[in-house]
Amino acid sequence: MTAAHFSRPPTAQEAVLTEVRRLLVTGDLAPGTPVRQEALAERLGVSRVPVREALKVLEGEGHIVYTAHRGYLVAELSVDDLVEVYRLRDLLEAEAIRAAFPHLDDTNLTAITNAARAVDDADWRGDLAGIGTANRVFHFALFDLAAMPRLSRTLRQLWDATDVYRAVYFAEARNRARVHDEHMELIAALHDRDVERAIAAQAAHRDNSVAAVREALTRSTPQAAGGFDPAR
Amino acid sequence: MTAAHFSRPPTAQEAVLTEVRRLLVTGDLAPGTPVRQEALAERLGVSRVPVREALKVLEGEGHIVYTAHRGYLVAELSVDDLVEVYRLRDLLEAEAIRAAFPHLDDTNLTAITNAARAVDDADWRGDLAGIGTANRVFHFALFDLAAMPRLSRTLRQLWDATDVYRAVYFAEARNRARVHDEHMELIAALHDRDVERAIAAQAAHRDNSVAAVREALTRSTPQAAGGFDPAR
DNA sequence: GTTTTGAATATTGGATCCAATACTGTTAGC
DNA sequence: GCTAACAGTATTGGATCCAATATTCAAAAC
Repeated sequence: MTAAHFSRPPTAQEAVLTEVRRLLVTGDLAPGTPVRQEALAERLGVSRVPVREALKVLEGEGHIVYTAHRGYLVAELSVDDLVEVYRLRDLLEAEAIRAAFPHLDDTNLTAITNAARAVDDADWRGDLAGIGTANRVFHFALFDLAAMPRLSRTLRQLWDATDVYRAVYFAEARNRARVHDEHMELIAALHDRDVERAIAAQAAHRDNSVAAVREALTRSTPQAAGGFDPAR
Repeated sequence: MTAAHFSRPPTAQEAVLTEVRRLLVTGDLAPGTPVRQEALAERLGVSRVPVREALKVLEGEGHIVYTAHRGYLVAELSVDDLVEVYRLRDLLEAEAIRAAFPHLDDTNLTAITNAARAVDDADWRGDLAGIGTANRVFHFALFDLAAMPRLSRTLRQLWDATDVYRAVYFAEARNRARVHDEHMELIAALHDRDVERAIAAQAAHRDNSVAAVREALTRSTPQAAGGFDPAR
């Protein structure tokens, strides 16, 4: 029996990658702010080399933008971007759900239901970050059933693009309650094996959140939160 | 007047990136073969650092796969992958064409027509690599009209995934003739401002090429072409 | 003959150092 | 007062070196 669960990242770049992703999601690295290699490296106790490689991955995924000799900036989302992201999610999530249905059985339906419960648990605990991750686990438990890796990957990228702004959505109790209800509706549709209803539920769920993100976006320029600021 | 057009890459990593992309498209770096950092660095006259950063970008884009301490392999396409790629192209290209139509005017229709002519020119010249790039310019001249950058980017990634195999398609004169006819049909649909016909033309065009790629894929395991082999 | 151990080799991962470029603030010129 | 040249600083880009890990292959144990 191996102790595979305790596996710390085998490379420093992976550790950096994980940490920077966290900083991006939590908003410690706010959109528009420069990402300083030295500051990140020092904070994580590594040299700049693994930092640079991790940043390249994030560049390839579109989370940060790069200019030669000027470095990296956290990608900013324009309203046009947001509209595009949600249009693409509309198309691709519908496809994912459609493709997932033939693979839907009692086992993975239970898993999905448990994932929804985990969202609620994080809510009870008042763990905002936990809600975000649990919410994603819930939705991708369904999407990944489609067994279409590229589709899953693309969807994850689209989700990532708005994650920075989604935090504000979960901050309001009213939104959290609505999310709970919408998750229940989606699960009910899955129980009834009703594809179109599931797709509609997902679409409604998505449309409700886009409004919140759009508002967060148009509201005055985002500022770096109080925490660590690798910009300086 | 500046000589901006002659701008060589401002960084070595970009030069490496360009070159590796070329190697991937031409098949010099065949699917499944390892990508050796040292060999690439030596060939391009740089150290391993910019090579590693370029490879990270390609990893982020899914062109090569990475395992810690074992390095990079050129991503292989399974038949399942291929089916997925074309299903996603089906969805996304239809969306791109739909979104492009409102922006379609005489100016960019002329540009698209010229791009189609460039494909034929490359054909007359017997320039197989030229056909591939001109073909892509033609199709993305239309897709990019949608003014949906993420959609364009995703489509490019999907095209990239099969580019390695598409070379064999253009190798046959019969296929090249068919491509010409299909391009003409697509342009005719654009001229008539007939969205559905354009989408159908694109779908037929795509379906014809997928069969060829599928065959190339199922045919015995791909081997590295005669050229440079960075695998050793 | 098969499996296992271990040393030698190949390859990748990371740290440090130096070079190249961009940015900032100051001063000189008008 | 405004602009332009310039020096100093900050930051990124790249090369070299060493460490860590994986692979290979031969020899020993069973």
